Amino acid sequence: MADTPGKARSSRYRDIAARLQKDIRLGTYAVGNLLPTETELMASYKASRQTVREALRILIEQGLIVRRAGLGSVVIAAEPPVLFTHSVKSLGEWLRYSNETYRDVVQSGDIVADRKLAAHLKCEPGKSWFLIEAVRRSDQFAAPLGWTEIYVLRKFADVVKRSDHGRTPVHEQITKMYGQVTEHAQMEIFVRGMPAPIAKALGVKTGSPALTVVRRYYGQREELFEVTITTHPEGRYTYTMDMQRSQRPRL
Amino acid sequence: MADTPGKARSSRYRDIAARLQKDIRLGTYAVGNLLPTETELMASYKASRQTVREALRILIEQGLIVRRAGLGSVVIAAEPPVLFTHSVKSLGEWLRYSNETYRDVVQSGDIVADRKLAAHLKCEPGKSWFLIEAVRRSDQFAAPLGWTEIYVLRKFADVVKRSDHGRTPVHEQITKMYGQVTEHAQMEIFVRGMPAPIAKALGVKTGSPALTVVRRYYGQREELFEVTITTHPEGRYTYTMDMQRSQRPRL
DNA sequence: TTCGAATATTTATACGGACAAATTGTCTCG
DNA sequence: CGAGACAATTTGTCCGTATAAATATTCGAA
Repeated sequence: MADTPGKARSSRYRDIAARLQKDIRLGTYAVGNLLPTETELMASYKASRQTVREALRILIEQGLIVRRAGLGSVVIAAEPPVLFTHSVKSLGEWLRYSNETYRDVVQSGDIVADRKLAAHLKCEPGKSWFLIEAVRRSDQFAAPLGWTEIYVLRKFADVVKRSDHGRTPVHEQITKMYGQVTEHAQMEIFVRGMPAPIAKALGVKTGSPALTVVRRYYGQREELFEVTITTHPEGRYTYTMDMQRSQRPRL
Repeated sequence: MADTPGKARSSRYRDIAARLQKDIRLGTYAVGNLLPTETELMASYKASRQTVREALRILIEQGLIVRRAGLGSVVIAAEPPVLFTHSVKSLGEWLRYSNETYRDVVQSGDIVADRKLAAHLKCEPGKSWFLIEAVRRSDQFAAPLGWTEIYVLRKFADVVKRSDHGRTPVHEQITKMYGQVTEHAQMEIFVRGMPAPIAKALGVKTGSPALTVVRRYYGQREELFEVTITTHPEGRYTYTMDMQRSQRPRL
């Protein structure tokens, strides 16, 4: 009962905003058209410019209009767009690994992408990467949680030398060491039969059900700088995600 | 080159905002403490109240402060919180099913949750649900994409009678028919061996790799009103998701 | 000491005015 | 017809002032 009709304290500019919202919703001011100018609104609502502008600010926040000097207030939506958002404070949270897990590096070295790997990595065949192979383990259980292949640009190869390497997501280490920040990330989840080499490393049967998660990290100009491929045996990993109906993510 | 240093046109209030941001970041105004009052800022920056307030508005939008009448401006963060957000305009988009897929209902009827089902549905054992079982198919391929179990509250059972039933997400149909809106949704993805009954229906081997996706839809007061469990054979479904670094989701 | 009323402080809302900057349209000149 | 100068319109920025509402503080009474 704290977020439902009745909450909004009354005030002049809120009233004006509400009436404009209604007019937009009902089509009096259609999408693509202009709202009346500030001067006109001042006259029709008998309010000061400050008050009118405060009302229009609400419409901007709701994503109903955009305003530009010399042009006016353009209606861009008839209703506040409903959005479902999922937000995390760090991509580590996104992965949903608890702090009790860590990576146990098996080996690392340079590798050149063949046609198949290039497809997974969404890069051109022949491109060089630095590959880190590791087993993800938990402090709590003896059995490994999964197998991780981490591909990073060769210039970032030194991340393996960091003391916190096994406990921190590699993309965060790259940010700390080289200033490369993640602007955008992508995840793919699919199921496959467990490949033989990974099966051997994890101690499960080849061809048994495996969950594979591919994560791609992009920098400033959509530059792909890291890809991780994680493969989990049955029962060792569940991905969960929540979405909230809202226009802005909750902090 | 359109979102990097240099973009911000200079103006009085932006300058003040920038200096306050810096002071907050450097700890001059620590988290939990109060910023100077509007009157003090007017004096120290030789600006009008309007200008000072405009500057403070920027800090609010960045999530650095909250303001309350009679109290002041409380610093709540030293830096704009970095958020990674994933947003969709409708939960149908979230599912990533293209429009060329549809549900082919096999059977439907009432069911009472036993202990095991109650765990999946996160409800008390003994609760009644209306279950719709269907095969998800594509216009393009002969092979079925997966098996779907849809559990809805019994009062919503009539959704199966809708003509568009097979082509529209059930939670949207419930919204249209009963006004029940989704405020919050949850997804779980894991791998398991294909259960025998589903294997039979889909024409694949029992125990072969299967991707299972559980989606829970919650209404106004966290009331769970629909759960769907979808099971896909290997190679028939890949879940993908993008996340953007931003404080607010892109419309 | 504790509770409540009165007081002080601070932001919220609202009015007025002025000039700058951005955009569009018009007009003139070649 | 096209380019550039000019004018008109509209929002952006900034100043001043006043009153209301929300919160914190002070102080008196029980």
